[in-house]
Amino acid sequence: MSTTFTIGPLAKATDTKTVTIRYYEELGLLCSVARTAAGYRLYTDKEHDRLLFIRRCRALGFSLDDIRGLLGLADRQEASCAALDAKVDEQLEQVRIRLRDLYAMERELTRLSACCEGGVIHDCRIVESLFGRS
Amino acid sequence: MSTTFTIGPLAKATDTKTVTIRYYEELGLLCSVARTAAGYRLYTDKEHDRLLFIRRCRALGFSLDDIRGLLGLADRQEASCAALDAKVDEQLEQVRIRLRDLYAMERELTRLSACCEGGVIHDCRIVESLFGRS
DNA sequence: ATGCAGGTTATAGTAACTATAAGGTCAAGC
DNA sequence: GCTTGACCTTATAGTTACTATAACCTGCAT
Repeated sequence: MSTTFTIGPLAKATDTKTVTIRYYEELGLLCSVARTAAGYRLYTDKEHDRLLFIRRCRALGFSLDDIRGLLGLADRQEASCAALDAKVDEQLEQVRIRLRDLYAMERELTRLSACCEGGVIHDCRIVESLFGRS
Repeated sequence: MSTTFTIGPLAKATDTKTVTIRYYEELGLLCSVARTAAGYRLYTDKEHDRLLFIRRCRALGFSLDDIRGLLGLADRQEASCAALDAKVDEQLEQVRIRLRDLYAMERELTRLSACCEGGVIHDCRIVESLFGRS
């Protein structure tokens, strides 16, 4: 019933490069799996799900170190999910801080973009704005 | 008239660590400067302004490689500022893309944060949401 | 039997710093 | 005159999350 597959199909199914999968194994985020006689890694749905979890967390901006912790939490089925909840909130806060920073960048770049009226560098307001001691 | 200062005061004036200043020199973003008999670097306002330019660009999200290009442009006083303008617009576009990504993260994390109702990991909607094959 | 996609390992490179070690210099205080 | 402490020097290694490269092995189709 439980089908197995090599690293390529797993990579395709999770939108991850094969090198990255091996890298996760090296870091211990994925366990070493069974091999064929030729040494090819053989994965099952279990690893597929775990890798998907990792990729989803990455897409949410969690670091691999964060994810190691999240996996540890997720494995303890009977533990309270308060800690997990806290991690999510913490990450949310970080994302909001980065959003604010990027916003500020966007505003400033928009201002710079608007302030140039063509001409040469010597007279350019952008250069003036970035270079000047204000 | 032109006062000189060692790396420490320059660092303080530009909110940059001394190691970072030496690093920029190593990369060629800042020129090698005169030294005291003891080998201490001696900076002038010229380098101060250049470093400030670099730091401002960094704060706008430009890479050091971008900045190398920007410095090259800014040095050519009589050149058209179209290229510079284009770089700013390009960077603006990148920032907007990153903003959109972070937004998506924020929405998803907010959703996750809201969907947990306490209890244990086994029943946690967050885990379900991250782990499940949807 | 031959080609080629796909698997294996090991090593080095990327960006932009940061940390550490081991040492030389300078001004101040005793 | 000597020590203390802040500040400077270089060189090397570590960080994050991959990516690139090399050199090789395997399995299947022609």
